[in-house]
Amino acid sequence: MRASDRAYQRLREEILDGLLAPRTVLAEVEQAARLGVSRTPVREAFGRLVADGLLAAQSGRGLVVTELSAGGVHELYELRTALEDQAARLAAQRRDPRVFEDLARRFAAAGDLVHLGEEGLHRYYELTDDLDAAIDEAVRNSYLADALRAARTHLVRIRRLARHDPGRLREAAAEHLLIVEAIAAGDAGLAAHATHVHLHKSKTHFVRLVERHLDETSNAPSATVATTGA
Amino acid sequence: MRASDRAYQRLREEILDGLLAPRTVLAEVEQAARLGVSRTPVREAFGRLVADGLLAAQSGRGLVVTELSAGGVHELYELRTALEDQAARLAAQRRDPRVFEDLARRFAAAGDLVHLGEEGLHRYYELTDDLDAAIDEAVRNSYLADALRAARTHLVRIRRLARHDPGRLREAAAEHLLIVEAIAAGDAGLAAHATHVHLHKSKTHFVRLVERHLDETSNAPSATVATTGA
DNA sequence: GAACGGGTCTGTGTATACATTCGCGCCGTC
DNA sequence: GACGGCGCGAATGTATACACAGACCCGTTC
Repeated sequence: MRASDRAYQRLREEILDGLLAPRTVLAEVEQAARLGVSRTPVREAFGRLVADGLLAAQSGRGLVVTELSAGGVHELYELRTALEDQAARLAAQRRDPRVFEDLARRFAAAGDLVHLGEEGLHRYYELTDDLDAAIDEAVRNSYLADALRAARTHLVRIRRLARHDPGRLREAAAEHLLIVEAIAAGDAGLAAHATHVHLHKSKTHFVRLVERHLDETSNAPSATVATTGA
Repeated sequence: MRASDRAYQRLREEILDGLLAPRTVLAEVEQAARLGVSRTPVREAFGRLVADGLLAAQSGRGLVVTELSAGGVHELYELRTALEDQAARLAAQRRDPRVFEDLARRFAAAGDLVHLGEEGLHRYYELTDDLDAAIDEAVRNSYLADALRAARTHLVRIRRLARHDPGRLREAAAEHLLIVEAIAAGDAGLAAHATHVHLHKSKTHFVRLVERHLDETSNAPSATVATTGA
């Protein structure tokens, strides 16, 4: 694998995991040294991360890890709703029913994950990732898939703020089950509307999370440069 | 301005204008020599063009200018509909009415452009570009705007195949006028539905264009390497 | 004659050296 | 004391040199 790919993947994961916190300033030489490669692959990785919206040019020199905000979550969901509603609609028209019948069984059983704590939440995310993949596969539209991938990238960052919440997990499982059943049944309209409803509830949940998170960290900015300096 | 930015812009324009035809193979050294810069900025430009979906990695070595196909137009419009419907809906909720009232006047007068031939078509594209910009401005959602920009990039390539068509231009002007009036009036539902209808008609029109274009060029592949070699 | 293997050669990937620009701090002046 | 200009320095932007890989060609063999 190419060094630039590894640099990109590594930095991307570190941003998504929060190891590189929002507002952290990244310099080429510094990261090149840390990752054990030269500036060239790091520059390429930076370029891709900027395109992903995970890094942004700082006023003046340097790149910063982009910030999460409640307003940003609203904006992200305005995009996500448009894309996922459409994807669900198209998936219902083009799916292999067996794939979604299988997913329906797994979502129906997902209530049990409630008892596994954080591990259960993690397992649930794997399940929703499988659903996303199944929808992409059914829709067979690379333009839509690319746009969805970009939107989901940012979702991962928000999702990371969540702790296990049995009530919300049970609700989400019921919402997802309805979506999957609608797709399996080939009911495009229901699939789209059920997706819309689910995303609305999901958004409400996450906006609350982000607001709480920003409150908690407002006096202790997440950027490492700022904290280590003080 | 940076050499890599100029390389990117130049190559992008050449692809969108069809100067670099689909299936054309691009090599770093070759383009570096042609553009009068070193490989480094060319590599960066290539990376951005791949992210834009205008270049794709060829099997083996080299990058190729991506192809247009009727199926691709369908896929593109599945994405575009999702994004533009949502954008129109949100614009109707957030617009400054004066901006769209002004646009409505311009679209109402656009019928006159029919008499200007190709120049009229060009002028009409400028008008729709202004509408796109006004919608982005009203929506104020960077995620959505980025996704729309990506989709519109590909649209430009398809649009290039069009010749002046008085009938279609008059129809399009009427459809656009309805959209703009709905946004000006703050009627989000109508704005979204009018956009959907317009895009459906637009898609039908362009699919026909692309099919005809592919027919015409099927025996004379557009890639320069193929034609000069034969 | 076709298929497989080795060698060459071109093109990409990475490192590094060089150029350039812009930020930051210091000093001077008002 | 504050503001502005100047200079230094560090970080980015570009060029180039080097390493490596894989694609193509040719020869050989079956």
